[in-house]
Amino acid sequence: MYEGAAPEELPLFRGLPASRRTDLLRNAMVHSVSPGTVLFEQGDVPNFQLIVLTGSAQLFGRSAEGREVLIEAVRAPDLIIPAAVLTGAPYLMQARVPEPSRFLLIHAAVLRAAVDADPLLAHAVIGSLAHQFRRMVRQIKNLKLRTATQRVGCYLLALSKRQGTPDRAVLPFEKTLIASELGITRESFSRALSSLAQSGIRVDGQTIAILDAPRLAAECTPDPLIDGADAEDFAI
Amino acid sequence: MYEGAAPEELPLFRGLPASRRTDLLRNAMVHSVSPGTVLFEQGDVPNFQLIVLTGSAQLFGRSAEGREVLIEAVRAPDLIIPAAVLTGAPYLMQARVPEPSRFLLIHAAVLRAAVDADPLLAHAVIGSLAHQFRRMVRQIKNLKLRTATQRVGCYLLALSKRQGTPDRAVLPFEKTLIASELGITRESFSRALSSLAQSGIRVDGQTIAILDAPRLAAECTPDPLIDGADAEDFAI
DNA sequence: GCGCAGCATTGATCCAAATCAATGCATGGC
DNA sequence: GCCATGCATTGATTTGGATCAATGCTGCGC
Repeated sequence: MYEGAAPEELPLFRGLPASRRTDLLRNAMVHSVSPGTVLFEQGDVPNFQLIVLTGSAQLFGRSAEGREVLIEAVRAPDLIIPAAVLTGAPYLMQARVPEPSRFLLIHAAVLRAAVDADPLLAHAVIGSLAHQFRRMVRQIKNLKLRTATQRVGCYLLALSKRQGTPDRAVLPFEKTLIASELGITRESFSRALSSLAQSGIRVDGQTIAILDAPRLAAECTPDPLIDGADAEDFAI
Repeated sequence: MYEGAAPEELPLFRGLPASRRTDLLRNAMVHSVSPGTVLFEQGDVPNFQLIVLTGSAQLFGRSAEGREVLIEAVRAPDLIIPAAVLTGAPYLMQARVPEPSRFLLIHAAVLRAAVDADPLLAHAVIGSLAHQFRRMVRQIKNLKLRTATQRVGCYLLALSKRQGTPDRAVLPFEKTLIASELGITRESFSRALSSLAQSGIRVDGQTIAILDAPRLAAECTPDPLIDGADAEDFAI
């Protein structure tokens, strides 16, 4: 598990010759950011590759009509949308900061040059991109193949597994946000939680007790090819 | 526009030293495949990187209950899910071939080694991965932010633009498949097309006439950050 | 303490889309 | 020619989830 907040210790830089690492860091900055900050807007052309050192960022998609949904959360120590930065294409999402966080900023051009010059760095970037691609595919399968209640149930099961507590799950942010991540309204999320009480869960604020995981699983048919978090054996 | 079917001319190999290219191709194979063939199942561990030389492949997601939806189509000259091949993680989708097609097969291990050794190849792979990631993000925004009818209308507009015929769009495959790509049933797709007649479209088999593009656009509010196909200025 | 703001729940209603069911319309095999 | 098969359309009905509206709860500022 990654715990460090020092830029030098980023998995991205693992195995890099020290000279290249200092090279990259010489032109980089660390930004400490308070909750509520918008890192960039959708449509912006990336100037920097942002990398989460501590805390997290949330990526939102907005429609022309102004509706806004959470697409995903990026946690330390990952890159924030390298797909946009490396191609120079405009961001498809807005990034906001939900908690006090620190980011490493590397000039986009500098990173591109370094990736082109250094196979190890390229390898790490490929790992991050691939991982993020797979998360999007999982989310699409989740949206297209399951009902709202199934999504909620599987979300809880995945959460409890990720948190190492088989008998409960602690919601990582407001229910309204989780609802939009799951592609439903907050009201429907609330009702889904109520109806899953029949399947052995109990809601207490942000904590959901899972009294009978097998029964819950029977109701929502979790699937490792949708809910699984890839084993992170590929260097990021 | 890419037209070639010869492996040596793949954009993936552009700029590569001839020695490296022949190196990769020495261990590669070309498969000619007939419609209906399943290239791999979801859950399989990738052995080869498949690359579309001519024709296309369709990627399907399946639920535990057996429901199946089209996630996306991959057309020449792109890589088929490099995210799985390069990480060695199991495929999240099944790949099927809808038309006579030819594929280049490169051993996964060989490709990984080559990518680690060759910055230009790595650059091309990064471009493909980034592009595919962005397509998935667009699809998620499409699913979460729009109604079924809006998705259908924007799909038609994007199609007509891509085909260079502002006054019509020709559906690239069966309506049932397109419906599942758009996350709706075939019945709903049919009804959406009917109701869009009010917005100036006419359906004739696989061809949809667009009599009044501005009016159609007004109904579905297309958005380049959802419907746009990235400019392909980044080498694939 | 009080009152306010923001999030969450609950209820009532509406609506979009799914489902169920029947029919139409091609295409291909024999 | 005819019938089977698969895709598409259309209609009737149901339903999952959205929307609208009211209320509750909690923490916070003053």
